[in-house]
Amino acid sequence: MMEIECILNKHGLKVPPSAGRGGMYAIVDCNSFYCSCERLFMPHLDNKPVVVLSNNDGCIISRTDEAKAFGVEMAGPYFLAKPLIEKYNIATFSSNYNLYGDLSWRVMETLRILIGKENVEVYSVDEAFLNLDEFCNSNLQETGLRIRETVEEWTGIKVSVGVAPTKVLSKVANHLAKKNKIATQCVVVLDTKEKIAKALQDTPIGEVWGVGRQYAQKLIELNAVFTAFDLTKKTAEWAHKNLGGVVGVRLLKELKGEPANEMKQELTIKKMIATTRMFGSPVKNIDDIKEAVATYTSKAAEKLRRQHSAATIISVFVVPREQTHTTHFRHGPTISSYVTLPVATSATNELIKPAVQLVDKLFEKGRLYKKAGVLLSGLVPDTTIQGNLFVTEATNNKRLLMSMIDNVNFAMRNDVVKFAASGTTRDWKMRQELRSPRYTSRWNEMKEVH
DNA sequence: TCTGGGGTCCTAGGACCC
DNA sequence: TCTGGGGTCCTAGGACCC
Repeated sequence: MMEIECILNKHGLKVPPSAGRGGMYAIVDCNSFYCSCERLFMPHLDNKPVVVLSNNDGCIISRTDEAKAFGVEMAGPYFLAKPLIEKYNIATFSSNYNLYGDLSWRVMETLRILIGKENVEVYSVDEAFLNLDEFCNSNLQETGLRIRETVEEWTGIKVSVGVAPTKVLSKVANHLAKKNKIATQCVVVLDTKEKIAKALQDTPIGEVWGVGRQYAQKLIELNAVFTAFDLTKKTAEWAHKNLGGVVGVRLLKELKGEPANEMKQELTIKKMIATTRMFGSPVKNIDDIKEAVATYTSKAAEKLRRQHSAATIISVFVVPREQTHTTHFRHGPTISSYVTLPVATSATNELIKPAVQLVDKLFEKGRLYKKAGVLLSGLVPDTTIQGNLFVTEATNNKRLLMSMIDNVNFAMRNDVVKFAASGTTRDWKMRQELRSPRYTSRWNEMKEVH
């Protein structure tokens, strides 16, 4: 903790706040994160094309610049990209979340050490916002470079850094850094009106953080808004009407340089917890679906207990295989149902029972199913569960048992201890044919050094 | 039979994010 | 043959209350 403060101070980067301009935000984003994780243990893949596949080896969720250059589409289905992948001999991996989670933690920890825990908001597995107020009057370009270099040195992961007066603008800066890695050295700072205006002119409207496909299309067709800069010419009223109400107003403010998204507290409590999976192959047997749902429920319950919550609502959904064949991918209809529990609980067995009953309700004999999922909501703090008169003290022991099971599972990083309803055969489980070893979280899969 | 205005809570669904 | 999984926030509209 002390160490790096010294490093940053040595370079004169940390300056007392509030001597000049307003606050600044940074977004630090790992480059092709999952691919970078794979490369870390296979240095011969440096500068070679790499892709990582989603669960079930369904589609491409991470690709390196080299793979992109060969025309591999982000989020495209694997089977469509396969000819390209084979032609150019692109290294391909099934996703290995144990590995990515571990490396993500190292990157975030580095950032926390660098600029202080309270100034880091982990936004996703490979991104974090930083509050740079304390560095505002120093050379931000230098600060950005230092952050990038330190993360790479300590973790081996390359990141891009975007710095600007608001979160939305920092995302714009980050995009520009990624688009031109060599010229920018992966760091872009937007700290003057002129730089911001230029950056916004260079940013297509659809690339703005918060403008998705629907809005991008609408803005282009109806309002001739083609770039982020065009959008800044609109009024708040206009944004409210055309860009999703208050959300659009906030977005517009941020584009104009006025912060409207604050830093979020670390460790936000989730309001909903879901575990859902596609099946490895379609399932027609109700017992298999129950088994899957029971497994998902215990996974979800673990997540629930990890944040010390209890659930009052449990919903289950299944997705039947589509009846018609079309060339375009469409989501099939989702069939779902839920129950409200009499008392909030985080006990796996108390959640599995209603979950399995819901499957009985949803299942139709003769249909093939390709996906199922469990959603826990109506979450309340576990410590202050509002009991009712008919619930006795037995609950406490149950919670103790649960936390023991969680610890065992966490230590093994697998479902060593399971409930009987989760079954043992698992015909429905995912395909993961190309997964790399879990180098950093399993002893027996650790990298050997010769 | 007639019938206002304002509030809350809940749910379904849509949009977005990585 | 084969297209992921896990979240967030907001809005509209209905039920209900006084």
